[in-house]
Amino acid sequence: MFVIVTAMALQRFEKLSPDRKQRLLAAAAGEFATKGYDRAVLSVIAEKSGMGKASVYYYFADKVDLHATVLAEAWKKLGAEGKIDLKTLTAETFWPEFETVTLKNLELCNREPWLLAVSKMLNRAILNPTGKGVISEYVEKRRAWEAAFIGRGQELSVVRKDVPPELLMTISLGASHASNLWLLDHMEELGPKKISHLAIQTFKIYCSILSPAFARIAH
Amino acid sequence: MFVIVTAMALQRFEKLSPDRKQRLLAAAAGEFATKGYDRAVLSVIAEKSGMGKASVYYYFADKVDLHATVLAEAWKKLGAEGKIDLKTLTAETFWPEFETVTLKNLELCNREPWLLAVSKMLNRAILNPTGKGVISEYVEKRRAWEAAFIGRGQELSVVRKDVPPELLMTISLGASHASNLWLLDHMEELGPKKISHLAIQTFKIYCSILSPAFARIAH
Amino acid sequence: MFVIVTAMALQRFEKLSPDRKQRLLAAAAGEFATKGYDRAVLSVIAEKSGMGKASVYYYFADKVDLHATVLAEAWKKLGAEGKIDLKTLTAETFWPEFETVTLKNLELCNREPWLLAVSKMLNRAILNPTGKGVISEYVEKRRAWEAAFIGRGQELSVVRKDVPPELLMTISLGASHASNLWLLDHMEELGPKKISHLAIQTFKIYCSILSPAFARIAH
Amino acid sequence: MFVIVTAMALQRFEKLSPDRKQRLLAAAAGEFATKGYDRAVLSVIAEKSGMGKASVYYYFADKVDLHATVLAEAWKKLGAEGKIDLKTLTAETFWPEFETVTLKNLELCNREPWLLAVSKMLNRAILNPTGKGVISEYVEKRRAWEAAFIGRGQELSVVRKDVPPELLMTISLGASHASNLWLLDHMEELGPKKISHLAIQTFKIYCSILSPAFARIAH
DNA sequence: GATGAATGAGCGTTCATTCAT
DNA sequence: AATGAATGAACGCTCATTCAT
Repeated sequence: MFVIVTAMALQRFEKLSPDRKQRLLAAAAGEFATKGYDRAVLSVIAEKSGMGKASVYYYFADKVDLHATVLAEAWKKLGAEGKIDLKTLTAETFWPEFETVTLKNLELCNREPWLLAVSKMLNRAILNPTGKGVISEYVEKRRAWEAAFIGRGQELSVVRKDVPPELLMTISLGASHASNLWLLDHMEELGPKKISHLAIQTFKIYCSILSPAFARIAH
Repeated sequence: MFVIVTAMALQRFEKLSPDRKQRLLAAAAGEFATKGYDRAVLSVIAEKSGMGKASVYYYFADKVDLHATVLAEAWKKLGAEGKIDLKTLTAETFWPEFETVTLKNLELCNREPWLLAVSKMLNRAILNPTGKGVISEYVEKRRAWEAAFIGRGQELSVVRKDVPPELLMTISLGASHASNLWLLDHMEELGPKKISHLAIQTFKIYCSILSPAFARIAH
Repeated sequence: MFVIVTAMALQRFEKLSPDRKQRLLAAAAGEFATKGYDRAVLSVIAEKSGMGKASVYYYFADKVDLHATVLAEAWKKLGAEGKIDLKTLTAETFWPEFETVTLKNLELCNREPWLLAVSKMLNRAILNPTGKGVISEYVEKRRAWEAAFIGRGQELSVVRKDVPPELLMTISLGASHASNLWLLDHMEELGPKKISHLAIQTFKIYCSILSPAFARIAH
Repeated sequence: MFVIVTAMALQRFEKLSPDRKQRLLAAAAGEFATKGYDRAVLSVIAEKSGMGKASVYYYFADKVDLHATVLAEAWKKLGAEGKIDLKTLTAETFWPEFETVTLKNLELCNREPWLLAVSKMLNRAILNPTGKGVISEYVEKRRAWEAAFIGRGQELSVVRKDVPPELLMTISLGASHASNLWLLDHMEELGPKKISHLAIQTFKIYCSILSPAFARIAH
C-alpha cells in the first residue's frame, strides 16, 4: 500500500551527543510546528540549533527525514504504545488506563513546550493523511495503534461494533484532537485546575462516543 | 481580529466565459486541495486550465487572490448559512433540516468534483486552524455559524448545556469534520450509496454527541 | 554614426483628436518623468489617458516610440530651434536673444507642470547619451543645435575658441542644466521674483563660461 | 531626510578571495553602469563573474545590496573626503590640492576599469538626482563634501560670494560632472595624455567659475 | 478605428541539496 | 566529524507586445 522508508535519521544521529541531539530536535520541532512543513526552512533550523546547514545533512537524509524524526521522537515521548499493554487490559482497566495516559501527556505538553507543538503536528498529520512521504509511516503507525486499541475495546465489549472501525476511529480521533487543541490553546487562560476538569469531561465524551451504550441512544 | 480580504478576483473574471471560468476554478481547486496553498503551483493551474500563466494574472491579482476566489466561490455553492434559517427552526425540525443540508452538500460534492476538493480543503482548515491565510476567514465564518446553530439548539433544548458551548462546538466540529473528510476521501472508492449510508450513521453520532440524552450516559 | 528611425509616432497619431492627443501625451509625460523610462508602465499611461492599452499601440510603434514622441513634443514647445534664427544673430543680439528664450521657457515650465518634468527628462537624456534607441535622435538634434549655436557664437567672436567645441558644449550644458533643475526645484519656495533674479544671474555665469574674456582669466 | 542603507553585503563577502571579489564587483559595476539599476540583470552579473546566480545571493542580500556595495567600494577608493583635509588648506594650496586629487582619481579610473564605470554612474546620478535608490545617499554625501569645500574656499576668499552657495555649488557641480562624464566616456578614444590635458583645461574652467575674479567679468 | 484578451519572455528571489575540504 | 561555499531548479510576478474582433 505504501513504500516503507527504512532510513529514519542516519545512524550517525544516534551517536550524536545528547545535548546537540536535543538542540537540533527542539529547533526543528519549533520551526516545523510554527510554520508547517512547507514554510519551515532548513537553514533556520540549523542556525537555531547552532550548527552548520550541511551538518544537518550529515545526520539526516533530507528535509522529510528530519521532519519524520522529529515526529518519531515526540511519538516516543508521548507515545501510548509503550505505556499501555493492550493484552493485559480488562474491561475494568480499559478506560481508566487510557485516561491516565491521556492526562499524563497533557501534563507533559504543559512542561515541555515543544512537545505541545509537535503534538499538534502529529494530530494534524494523522487527520490529514496525504499518503506521501516518510511521515505517512508514522501516521500509519499511529492509526494502527489506535485501531488496535479500539479493536481490543471491542473484544472487551467496551467499544461499539456497529460502525466500521476505521470511520469510528476517525470520528473519535477528530473529536479528541479538536478538543485537545482547544484545551491546550486555553491552558494559560483557564489555569491547570479548570483545564484538568474540562479534560476529564472531554475524555468522558470521547469514551462515550465509542461506548456501546451510546450506540443504543444514537438510533 | 483578522484581516478581511475584500479583493476577490478582478472584475474581468466575472465576464469570463462560464466554460473557462469553470476550468480555471476546477484546476485551481484541485491544485490547492491536493497540494495545499504553499505547494500549489500557479503555472500548473494555468496549464491544467488550458491558458498561459500570465493569463491567470489577467484575472487575479495574485496567488492569494486566486485562492480566496476559489474558496469564496465554493462557499457560495456549499454555504449552509443561507440554506437554514435558524429562527424558524423548531425542536422537531432542528435535526432533520440539518441532515438534509448535510446530505445535499454531499451530493453536490459528488456531482462537481472541484467542490469536493474545496470541501476537503475547508474541512482540513477547520481541523487545523492556523489563524493565517485567507482560508482562516472561512474557518471563522464556519465556526460562527456552527456556534449560532448550537446556540439555537440549546434554546430549543435539543442540545446539551452541561459543557461550555465553545468546547462543545469544538468537539462536535472535530468529530463531524474529521468524518466528513474521511467520507469525502473515500467517496470514489465506496460509491455514492455506501457513502450516503455512512453519512447518515455519522450524522447520527454527531447529533448524539450534542444531545442532552447523551449527556446522561457520559457520566 | 547612428541609425535614423523614421517612424516617429505613426502618422495615425497626427489625425487623432487634439483632446485625446493631449491627454495621451500628458499622461505619458507624467509617467515617464516621475518614474523614468524603465519604471514607467504602459498600461498605467493608457489608463491615465482614458484609453485601452492596445490603443496606444495603434498610435505608437512601441514604448520607445512613445517616449521619443513625448520628448519631441516637448521639444517643439520648448524648442529654441524655431525661436532663434542663428543666421540673423549679431554679436549684439546673440546673448540677449538667448536670454529671452531661456526665460520664456522657464515661464512656460512654470505654467505647464508636465513641461517642467519633460524638460528635466530632455536635459537628462542629453547629459546621459546612451547612443541607443529613438531618443538618441533627439539628443543628437539637441546637441546639434547647441553646437550650431556655439559655432555661430564663435563666428561672431562672442564665444571662446580655445576648448574643443564638444567639450565646451558639455560643460556649459552641464552648468545650465544643473542650475535650471535647481531653479525649477526651488520655484515654489523662493517665489517667481527671486527665481527670476537668480535665473538672470545664472544665465550670466553660463554666458561667461563661453565668453572669450573668461578664457583669459581661466589661465 | 533619506533612509540610510546600512546593510552592505553579508559578512561572507569580506572573506571571499580577492580575485573573485574583484571579478564580482567589476561585473556588477559594468552591468549597473552600462544599463542603469533597473535594466541591470543579476544573472548577467553572475555569469560575467563566473558564478551561479544563486551564489550572488550567498554574498548579497538582494539586488539593492549588491548595488550599494559596488558604490560603497568605489566610494572608498575614489573618496575625496579622506584625501583632502579642508582645515589645513590655505589660499595657496586650495586649488592645487584639489587638482591633484582630481587627476589622481582620473588615473585610478584609467587603471581600474570598473572604477571608471562606477565613476560614470556617480556622475550621472549627481547630474540626475532622483532622490531615490541607494545611489542618492552617495549623491548627498558628495554634495555635502562639495558644499564644505566651497564654504572653505569662501573663507579663504578664493571662491566668490555673490551667488547663493547652494546655487553656486549646483552650477559648478553641473559643469564639472558633465565634463567629467564626457572625459570618462572619451577616455579610451582619446588616450590618457589627451584626456589628462583636457582634464586640466576643464579643471581650470571649473575653478574660474568659482573664482571671485570671474564674478567681476560676469557682470 | 479601437480595444479586451491573451501571452512569451524574463527577472528577482528562495531553498533544498551537494561537495570539497 | 563537520561545514562553508556553491548552485540548480523552481516559483511568483511583471509587462511590453500581439491579435482577433
